[in-house]
Amino acid sequence: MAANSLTEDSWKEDRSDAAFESASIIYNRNKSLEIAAQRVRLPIYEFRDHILYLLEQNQVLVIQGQTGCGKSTQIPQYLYEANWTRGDEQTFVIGVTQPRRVAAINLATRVAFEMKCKLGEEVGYSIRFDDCCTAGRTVIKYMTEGILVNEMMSDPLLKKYSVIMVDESHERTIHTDVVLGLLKKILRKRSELRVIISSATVETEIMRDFFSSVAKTAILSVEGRAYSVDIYYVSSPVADYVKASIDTVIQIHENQPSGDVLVFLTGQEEVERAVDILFNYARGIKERNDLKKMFVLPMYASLPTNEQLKVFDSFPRSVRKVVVATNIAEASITIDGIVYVVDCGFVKLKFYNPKTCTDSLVIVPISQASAEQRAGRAGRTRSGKAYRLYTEEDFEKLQTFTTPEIQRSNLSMMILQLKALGINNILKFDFPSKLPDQNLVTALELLYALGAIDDNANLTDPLGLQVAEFPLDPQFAKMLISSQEFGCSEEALTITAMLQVQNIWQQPSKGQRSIQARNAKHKFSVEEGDLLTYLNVYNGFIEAGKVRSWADRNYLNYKGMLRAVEVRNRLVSLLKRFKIKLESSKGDDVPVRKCIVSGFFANAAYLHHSGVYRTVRGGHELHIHPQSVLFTRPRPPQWVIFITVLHTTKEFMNDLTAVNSDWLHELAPHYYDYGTEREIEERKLLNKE
DNA sequence: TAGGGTTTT
Repeated sequence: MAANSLTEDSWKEDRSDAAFESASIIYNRNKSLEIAAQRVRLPIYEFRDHILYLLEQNQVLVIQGQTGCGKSTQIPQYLYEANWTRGDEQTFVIGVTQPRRVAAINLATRVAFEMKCKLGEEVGYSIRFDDCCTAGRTVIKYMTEGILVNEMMSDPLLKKYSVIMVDESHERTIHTDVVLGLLKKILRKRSELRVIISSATVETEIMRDFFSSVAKTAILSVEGRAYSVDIYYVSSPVADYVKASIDTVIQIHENQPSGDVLVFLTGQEEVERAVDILFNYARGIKERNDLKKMFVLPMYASLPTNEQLKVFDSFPRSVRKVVVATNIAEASITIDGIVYVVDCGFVKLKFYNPKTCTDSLVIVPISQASAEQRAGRAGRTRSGKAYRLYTEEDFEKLQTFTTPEIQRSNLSMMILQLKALGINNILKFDFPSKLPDQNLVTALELLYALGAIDDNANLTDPLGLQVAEFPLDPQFAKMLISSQEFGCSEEALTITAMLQVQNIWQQPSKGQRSIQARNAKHKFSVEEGDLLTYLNVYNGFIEAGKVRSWADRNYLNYKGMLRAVEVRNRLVSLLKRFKIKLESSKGDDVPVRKCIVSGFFANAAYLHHSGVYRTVRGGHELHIHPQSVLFTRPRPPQWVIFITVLHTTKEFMNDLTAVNSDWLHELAPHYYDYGTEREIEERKLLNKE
């Protein structure tokens, strides 16, 4: 039973528009067994009494166990059976956090099925926009990490919970670290609360050391995965890991018994390159009787949904399926029947540079923990093999764990959220990993420039308090709040909602369809930039009745568009709560662009005479991203506001708006009136002389 | 001329 990850059916379910109907769609290889018998067969079952005993004796329990051992579905039930939800005066809830929405839904569905109750009654889930719980009745609740943090706004000590289980903690998302830090604070005040930290990797000591200063902490290792995986290393380093992975797949196909292959590469381009070559190989061996057929499929996040779903198809035994994937296959999706894993040893990670306030997407060696996770993808249905395209010596040199996200991110939103919870001194707040000083400073500077915090770094009233309540980056919140002044809250809402969705444009990489997609995009484009273009896209979708056919015809991501509608509705109710008037500028783009400046004034760039843009502050060189509608404009605007910057082959800014330079001084005098940093530096030099 | 992957009362 693929307990805490996606199975074929659950993935399909998530991608369909139908409501989640029944529990029986979850794949389960022990389906024919009675539920009770199935539960007993899970590896975790042997540890049931031990877990309950340790939790009686300790306030924190760190459990390490392979993905799929049943910990996510079984432990909450053990706790329920042992009456952890029954208090003297109240009923308690057992809360389980997940990094991903689908996981929360699937786990709740499965456990409701095992407990023979309706989803949303005794067992429920809560994710943004979708709270499937019954207050007073739901005793086991699966939720995303963000939901738990937000619950602390109204219930700082989480008093309705008797046990909180932080599942998949090894992923160390920014939210995981915030949750762990907050739980540590709560543990000091609630000696009866129990916390379970569950991790698939062996970072148990880090977690124990983190909690042991405030609570009695135990570690439990749940032995073994269901099937063994043999690890193979290359004897000498490979020069080109894409080529090496292709060769390895061919080797496997020609020499190894049947079983599907999963290849890990770092990005879309690499995946497509490998798929092309393997596809040609597969075509070449079609007529050969001595070899099985081979079917090659790509898998990455921006691949259109219908093509993603193909990786879950089952093929006849005479065909070997080869999936070439990015890191999406390491944790986010589980493909059944993988027997061979090819691991290139690299991953693309985002690192925030606080000096330039930009993100870089960098290909870096994976961590040992990540290598273990990748290898584990081979042993889920029977014993498998993992081929590592690096030497054993190099494996030993790898970082033990991947750098937690909180150490490589822009922290402004997280800081604001903690401040809203009353945690004012972020420097003193205890995170499982230290925050880089410069990241903190930059985040505080931005919040100050936005007017969300004052000279003492306290939240301002009302602006800071309001900004903190938006589930958005503070710059978006600021833009929405100030939209009232410009009489364009309707437009600000639409733009914000559209920018929360990734991959709105469908861009096939080649063929006739790629030209059609480009033309479709061009129809919406306006010279004022991407944000105003999104406005056209959204309005078109609404006018067309929010139908899939319209989205498909215009090469737009239908699910993404629906999500934008959902986000927008949610934001509308927030604006109403703050009594911000819903108003449209009725086609006048100037107030809309000014409104964008009021939130994103810090992200301004001008066209330098060298032909390359430079940031107003810092004089940092930036290029227009090829995905921006302004990329192909014959006359690029003199001044732009960008929403994102990403350093890949160059430093690219994307999601642009053409603005007037006067607006910067008009709307952000505190930020620009003293001149740019370069000007300040120049003045300093002059003064010295 | 280019896109690791998540998520938010």
